[in-house]
Amino acid sequence: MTKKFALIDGKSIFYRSYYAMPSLSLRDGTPTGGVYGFAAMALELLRKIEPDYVAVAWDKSKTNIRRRVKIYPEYKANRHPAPPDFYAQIPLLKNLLDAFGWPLLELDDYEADDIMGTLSEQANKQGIHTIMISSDLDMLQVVDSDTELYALKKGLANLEKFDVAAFEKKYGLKVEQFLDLKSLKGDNSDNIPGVPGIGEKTAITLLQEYGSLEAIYDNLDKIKPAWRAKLESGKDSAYMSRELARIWCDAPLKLDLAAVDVQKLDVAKLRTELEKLEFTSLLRRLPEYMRDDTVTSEPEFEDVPGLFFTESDGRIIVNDGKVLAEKLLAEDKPLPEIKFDTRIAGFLLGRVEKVANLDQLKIVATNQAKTLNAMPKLAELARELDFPMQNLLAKIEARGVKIDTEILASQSREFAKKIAKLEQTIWETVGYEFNISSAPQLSDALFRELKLPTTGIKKSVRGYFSTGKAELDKLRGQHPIIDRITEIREILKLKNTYVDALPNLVATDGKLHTDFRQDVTATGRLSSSNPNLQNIPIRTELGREIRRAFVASDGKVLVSADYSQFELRLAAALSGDTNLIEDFEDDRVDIHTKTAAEAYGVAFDDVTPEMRRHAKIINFGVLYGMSPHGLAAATGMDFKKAQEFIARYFRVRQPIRDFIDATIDKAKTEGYVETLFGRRRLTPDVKSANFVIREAAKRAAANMPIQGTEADLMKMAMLKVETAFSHSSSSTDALLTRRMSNAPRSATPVSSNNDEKSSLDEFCGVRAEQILQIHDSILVECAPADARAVGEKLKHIMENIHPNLGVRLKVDIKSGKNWAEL
DNA sequence: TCAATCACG
DNA sequence: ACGTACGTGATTGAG
Repeated sequence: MTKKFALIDGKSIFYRSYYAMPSLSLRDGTPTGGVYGFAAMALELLRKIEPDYVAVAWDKSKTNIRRRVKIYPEYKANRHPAPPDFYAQIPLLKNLLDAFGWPLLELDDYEADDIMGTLSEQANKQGIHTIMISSDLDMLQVVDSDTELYALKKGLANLEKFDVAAFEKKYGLKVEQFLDLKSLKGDNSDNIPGVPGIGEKTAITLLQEYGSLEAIYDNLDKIKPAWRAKLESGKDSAYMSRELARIWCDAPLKLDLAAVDVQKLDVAKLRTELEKLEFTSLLRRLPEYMRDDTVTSEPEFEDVPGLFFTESDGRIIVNDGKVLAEKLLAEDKPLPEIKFDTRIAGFLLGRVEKVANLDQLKIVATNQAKTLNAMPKLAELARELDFPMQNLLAKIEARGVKIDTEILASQSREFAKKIAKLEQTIWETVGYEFNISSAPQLSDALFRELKLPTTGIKKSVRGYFSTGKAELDKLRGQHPIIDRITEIREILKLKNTYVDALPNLVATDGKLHTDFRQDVTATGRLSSSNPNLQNIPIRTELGREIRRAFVASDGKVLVSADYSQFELRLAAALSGDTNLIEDFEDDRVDIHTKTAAEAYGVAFDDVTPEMRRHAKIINFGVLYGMSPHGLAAATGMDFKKAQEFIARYFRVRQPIRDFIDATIDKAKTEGYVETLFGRRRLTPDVKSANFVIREAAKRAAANMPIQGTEADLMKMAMLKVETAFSHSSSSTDALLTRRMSNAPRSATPVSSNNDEKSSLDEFCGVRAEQILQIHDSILVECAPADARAVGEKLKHIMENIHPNLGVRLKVDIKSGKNWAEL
C-alpha cells in the first residue's frame, strides 16, 4: 500500500475556520472558534484520509517573505491585519497540534506554500503519496498524479478533494496553466500585480489560444491591438508576478518521516486537550479507536437538579426548583417559596454552573446573587418572575391535559387510508415505488424521472435538489404530482408527529404532562417538550382536527385567553410609535388594513385584499428583520417592488426603524440586548467577521427585546392568574366546592388569600387551573358554570398586566369542551 | 449523530 | 461576497 502524507496549510485552514465559526469562547472569555474549526477538520482528516504521516506548514511571521519582497517590495502589502482575537487563539492551536503530535514547520524566508511544495516533492521521491489541505488555490501548482489537493467544503468538518476536472472544465485550462493564469491576471489578496488591464476573462482566452505565458509573448503580433499594448507594457510585471506566485520547492528542509508519523498520537493527551478547550461535541465525535471507555475523564455527577438547602429564616435555596417542586407535589406536600435558584440564575447570567453538592450550591448561589444584584433590574426579574415560575410550572405540568385517545385512534385509521391512496397515485405517476419520505429519493423521482425543471430550485447540502415546501411551491402548476406530494406530506407529518405519537405519552391518569423549561430559549420564552404542546397543529383544517382530542377533564370546560397582536403592540410600545399605538387604541380597527392604508397612502375603505395581505406579511416580517428578498418570496412581488414597499412601510413606521437600529447599536456597543424588564441576551456574533453569521445575529438581536418582553409579560400574567384563581388551603377548596354545588351561579363570595386589591372582581372566588401556556395564550380548566366569569377575570388580569406599558393590550376569550372548539 | 422537513407562536 | 425572517421541538432517513 502506498503510504499517505497529509500536509496542512495551517494558517489558511485556521483563517478560514476563524471566519466560518461563530465566536465560541471558553468560560473565561478566551476565543476558540478558529481552533474548534481546525480541530474538527483534523478529526475529519484522520477519519476520511487515514494518513500515515501528518505535518502542518506555517507562515513564519515577519521574516517569511523577504525573498519575495526583494523581487517586489509591495508583495502582500495590502493585507489587513487579522483581528486580535485571531492572534489570541494561536497559542491554543499550537497546544492542540502538540496533542495530535503533528509538527509545526516554519522557516525564515519561506511561506507555507513553499514548505508544502518542498516536502511534497521529497515524499513523492520516496514513493509516498501527498495530500495537501489548503483553502488556497495556489497549491494547484504542485498537483500531479502523486499529489492531491483537498479543500474544506461547507461545514468545515467536510474535507473534499479539489476537483481538478471541474477546474479544467470551468476555466477551459489545464491545472498546469494555473501559474501562468495568475501571472497575467494577478492576485489582489497577495498584491500580485499581473498585467494591468488584463483580467481573468482575457487571461483565460489568451492561455486557451496560445498555451503559456512564453507562447503569448512569442505571438504578440497575432493578438488584437488593445490587448497587445497592455501585454507589451506589462511584460516585466507578468514575469515578475510569475516568480512571486511560484512555489519554491527548494526550502532547506529534510523530510523526517519519524517526526511526522501519526503513530505518535497520544489519545489520552488529545482527549485532555479537547476537554480543556471545552469541545465536548468533538469529544463525542472522536473516531472509534480514540474512544477510551475504560477511562472516564468526566466526573459522574456534575450537576444535581433539585438539590436544596434551607436557610435559618426558612427560605429555600435550590438548584432547579422545578424538580424539587415536582417531588413535593407528588408527595402531596406544600411548596415552599424559593428564594434563589442557581440553575435559573446561571441561565439568566449566560453561564453554565455545575452544582454537585450542598457546599457548591452555597458558593454558587452567593456568587450569582452578587452578580445579579450588580445588574439591579435582572435581580428583580429573577426574584419576581423566573424563580416563582418554577413552582407554578411544576403545578401546571402535574395537572396535565386530558386526551381522548379514541379520537386519535380513529384519526390514525383515517389518515392511514388517505396516505395509502396518495402513495399509490404518486408511485404510479413516477413509474416505480420509492420512499416518499426520503428527500433524496423524492428528489430523484421529481427531477430525474419526471424531469421537472430545476431552474431556481435550491440544492441541499448533500448535493441533490431540495424538496422542501418552498421549492415545491415554485413547481406548483407544473405537474399534478406536486399537489399530491404536498398533501401526503401534511398527512404523514400529522400522523407521525401527533396522532400516533401522543398516545404513547399519555400517563395513567389519561393526561399528557409536558416538560416546560425556562433555561432553554435565548429570548426568555418557555420551551415545551416530551411532548411539545406548544406546536399542536391549528393552521390547516386537517391539522386542527387533532385538537378535538385535547379535551377538558371530567366535569370541566376549557377556557383560552389569547393576546391579540401581542408582539406588534409591544413593538409599538417599545419604539414609542405613537401612530401605531393610536391604531391599537380602537380594537375594532383591523391593524393590517390600517397599515395598508398608511403605507399605500390610500383611504381605509379603499384598501384592496391584496394590499391588506402585503401589509399583514410585513407587519409580521418587520419583527424578524425581513429583507426585500424575503418579502418578495412571501408576497410574490418582484424584488424591486418589495424594496419599495419596505421603504414606504418604514416611512410610515419611522420609530420602529429607529428602534431596530438602536437595538442593533446597543448589541454592538454593549455586547447584549435586553427586554423592558432587563432580561438579557448576549450578542457576540453581531461583530462576527462572517457576513451570514453577523447579519443573522443582528436580526436575532433586534427581535429579542420584543419576543422577550412578551415572554416577561406572559410570566407575570401566569403568576397573577394563578394567585387569582387558586385558594391555597384544601379546606377552603372543599368549602368552595360544596357551595358551588348548591349554588349554580358563581357569585358566592369567599375569602381569597391573594394580594390583590379587594375589588369586587377579586372576591368572585371562581376557581380555574392553568394547564398550558403557548407564548401568547393561556389555557385553563374550570367548572362549566364558571366559564364566563373565569373568562372575564382572565381578560381583566391579562389586559391590565402592566398598565404603564404605553399600548393597549387586547385579550380574546373562548371556551369549549375541547381545544378545537376554542 | 446530523440534515431535512415541518408543526407552532 | 454571501444568503435571504425570529424563536422553538419531533420525526425520519441516511451515513
